Amino acid sequence: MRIGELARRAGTSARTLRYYEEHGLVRSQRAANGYRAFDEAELRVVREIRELLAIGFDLDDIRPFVACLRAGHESGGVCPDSVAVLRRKLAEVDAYLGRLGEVREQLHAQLTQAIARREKACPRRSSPLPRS
Amino acid sequence: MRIGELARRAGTSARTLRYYEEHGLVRSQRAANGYRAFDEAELRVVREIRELLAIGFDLDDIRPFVACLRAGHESGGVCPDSVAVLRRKLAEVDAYLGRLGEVREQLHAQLTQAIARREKACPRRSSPLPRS
DNA sequence: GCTTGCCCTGACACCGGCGGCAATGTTTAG
DNA sequence: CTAAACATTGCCGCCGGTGTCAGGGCAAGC
Repeated sequence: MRIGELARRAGTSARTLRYYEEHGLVRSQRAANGYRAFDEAELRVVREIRELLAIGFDLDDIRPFVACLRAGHESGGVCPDSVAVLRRKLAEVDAYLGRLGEVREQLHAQLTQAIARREKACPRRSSPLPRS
Repeated sequence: MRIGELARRAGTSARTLRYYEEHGLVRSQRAANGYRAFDEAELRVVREIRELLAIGFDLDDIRPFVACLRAGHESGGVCPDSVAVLRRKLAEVDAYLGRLGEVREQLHAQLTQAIARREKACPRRSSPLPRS
């Protein structure tokens, strides 16, 4: 399989695949003319990469998952290194959720306050409060 | 007040203040020698900028708040434009919280699954499940 | 032979909020 | 007088995953 086909099948671009290869995530043979020749299995790999990227992983985080697939596992997440990354990411996400929740509170408070002051300054019949 | 003092008092750097000025957020007079001369009131402005940045606003979002302060309001958030930004940001944060929650679920599911498979493959006495 | 469609490498652009350096002028304290 | 501390403008670097262009080579149908 050449790069264009893999790109189409994986729903991404040739540029992107070259980038992954450059960073050691995807592998290929070279044909006599210099064209990359990808193994069928790389499709699975690329899909794993794309899924994890979409979740917010960076390429370094993804390496263990690719290695896990290459080791023959059906899922990229079952190997110890992958599990470690999953744990770390979960912790990161939880921390971020916490901070974001605080930010939400601040925003909500500011908004409520601002609207209250507006009401005091020039009162109307009904005041559209932000939901929640 | 010169730039160094303002930077110290606002807890940031001269570089940063020049950047804000360059982008129209902070104002200054110029002394005969070319040095910037900041009004006392700019301290309040810079602090507002810093607070909002810390919350996750970008400089464009912050503009209305600065304008509001310059208009003489005690809080930067009470003017209509600021309120609009607050609403939009709240919506953005809520949306992000939603997505992040989904991501958290995915991570948690993957982790649980991976650990379950590990248990099946090489059972031990106790299995440390990730919290929550 | 010509066109079309692939493929190759290399390299710049992006985004945003600065950090940091260079080269130079100003003020101030000792 | 001099050194230190401050100020100025201007420009490059960063981060990461791509888009995109430049300037080529290869394959295949007409």
